[in-house]
Amino acid sequence: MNQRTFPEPLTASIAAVERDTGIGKDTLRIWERRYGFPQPGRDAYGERSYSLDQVEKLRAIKRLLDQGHRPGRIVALPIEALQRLSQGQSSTPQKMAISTTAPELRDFMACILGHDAEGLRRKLHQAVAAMGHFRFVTELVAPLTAMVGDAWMRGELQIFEEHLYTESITSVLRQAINSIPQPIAQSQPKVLLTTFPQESHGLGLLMAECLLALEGCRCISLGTQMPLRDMVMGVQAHHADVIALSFSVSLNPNHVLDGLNELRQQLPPSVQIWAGGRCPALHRRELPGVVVLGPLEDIPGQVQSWRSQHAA
Amino acid sequence: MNQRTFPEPLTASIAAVERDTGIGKDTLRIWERRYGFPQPGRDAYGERSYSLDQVEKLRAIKRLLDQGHRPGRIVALPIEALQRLSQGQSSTPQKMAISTTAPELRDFMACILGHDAEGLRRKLHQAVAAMGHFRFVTELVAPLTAMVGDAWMRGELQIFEEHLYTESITSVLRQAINSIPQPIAQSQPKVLLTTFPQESHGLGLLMAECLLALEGCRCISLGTQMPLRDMVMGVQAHHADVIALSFSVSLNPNHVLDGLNELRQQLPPSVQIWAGGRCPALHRRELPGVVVLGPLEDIPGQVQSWRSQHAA
DNA sequence: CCGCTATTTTTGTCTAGGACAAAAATAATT
DNA sequence: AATTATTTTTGTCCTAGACAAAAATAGCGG
Repeated sequence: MNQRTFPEPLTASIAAVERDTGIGKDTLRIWERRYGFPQPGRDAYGERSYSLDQVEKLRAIKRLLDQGHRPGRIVALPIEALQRLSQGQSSTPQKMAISTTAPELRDFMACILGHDAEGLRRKLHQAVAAMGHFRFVTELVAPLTAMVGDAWMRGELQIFEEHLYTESITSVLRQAINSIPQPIAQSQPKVLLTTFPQESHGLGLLMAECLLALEGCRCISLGTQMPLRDMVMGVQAHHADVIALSFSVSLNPNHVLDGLNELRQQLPPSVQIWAGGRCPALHRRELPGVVVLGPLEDIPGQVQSWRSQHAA
Repeated sequence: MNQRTFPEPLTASIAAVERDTGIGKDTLRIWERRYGFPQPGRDAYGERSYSLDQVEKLRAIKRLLDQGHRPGRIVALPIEALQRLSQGQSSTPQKMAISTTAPELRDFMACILGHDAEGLRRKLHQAVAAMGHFRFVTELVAPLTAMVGDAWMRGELQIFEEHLYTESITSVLRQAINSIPQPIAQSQPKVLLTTFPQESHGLGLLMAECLLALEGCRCISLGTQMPLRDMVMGVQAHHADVIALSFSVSLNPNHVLDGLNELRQQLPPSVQIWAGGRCPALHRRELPGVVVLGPLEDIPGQVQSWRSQHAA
């Protein structure tokens, strides 16, 4: 619409890059030393300042690492080679799903880009009525959120546009959850929902809560950013059978794995840990004692499975 | 209930401490150098290993820092002194209001402390039906939130308890807002709601949104943590008449004042800025071009006032 | 005594380069 | 082909120094 008249930072500090890419400060520095990339400029105080191009390339590298590539082989590569690599890779089962359902999603994207908040809400409410909760979450909210996330990464969406989308979906999803009849008091399993401290993305949690509630689970959502210690206390206090965690893409893989292991150690074995979300680290290795869920569609089956295991 | 039968690590690595306390690695190391605390042991590889006691004390320190204390004064203090400090602290002015209305609120606090999520929800829904939206927000949610905040500051509430409260209120408030009939399309004023980047507390925003919607304003909530630049773009994109901002207690006063001034400069004069919340900095000085609202009860009057100013 | 500006202290985050265990890849052996 | 041993790779930790931004204090005029 209009070119911005405000000065935008063309560079990012090392802390900002860590936040945006999930690559730790130490790692960024040592890549620079070992592989010659990234090669940030220096600001007036001699501190690293990364160009947006380099941040973009770092994100591409992160994606490839998650697919199993090794830093030594790809970090020094030019951006074109990286793109060729990711093209060639099998990958992205969601990508197809997005492009197939795209025609319907495009309408919603148009509302977001056109800042039509009222229209977006209205369309969402219509959709939940027309599709039913399950399909609304799995076929609309999930791919649309992925699409918005992608657009945001590419810089095609402003922060205020992304936030408006998040608020609208949150509102509609919460209403949808509230419209599900409460399960009976003793209904099982009782599920505690939350995320790790670094994870601020709450939509995944809400989607999971909706599907779990549909299956008749008793859900207790604690929101995002819960310290590990409080998760343990929360499970005890609420006598939860399961703790469900949501992980988004750009979390540091080691933090995720370490955290899950530690949580598993501190929880009684009778309490199951269900981990879901688009975080690639989840699927890279076996996690003993942790149930890793792939797409949201896995949830009903997992609930069934829990129930048959715990049939009195 | 039961002593743990699973092996628990008696110490934590520096990464785990960072995750559990929110205090950065660099900060942990330099506190050790400067103040002599924490003083972790070393494992077989010479790496810091923090005892659970020390982690516990670090959490207490973090709480006090968030309340405005300074590291140099408290980090080296013994744990008892820290506890005494947090006991003494309290956000004073509401204290009286709380104790007068306390009898009704006590029921709700009992639910929170008893981890009775279902009961809390039920009671809240009953209350909104019985009191009506306006009184529900002003006489129940607002003082209860202040009370919970106080208890949390004193360390009487765990994080997971505070989060559960926030989630429950959020859910009920959102439902209440959704139950308010949509104003007609051209209804004025159109209000954009959000908070400054450092502010992660979203309940104030929801309370304000509820009262504004009651007055027939068109509300567009962008959620928390909006960069100033995006606020300006958001106002332009949505043709908002007013931007409403919520400020909680422990925000940096200078950030608040500077931010408001800058926002005033960047917004067209026709767009009003309404600032509310318990932040003391708001009331300390005149803010030209900014409408400072005191308690939530001021909102209806302010809307009326806007309308009489803008009567066509 | 209060409000404002200048100076000093405090504090978090950056810098550099070194070290080393755990994981992964490669070579060697059965 | 399947183990096992050896080498390379890789992320995170270490020490110790520097410095800007923030906060506290001092100085000054009303």
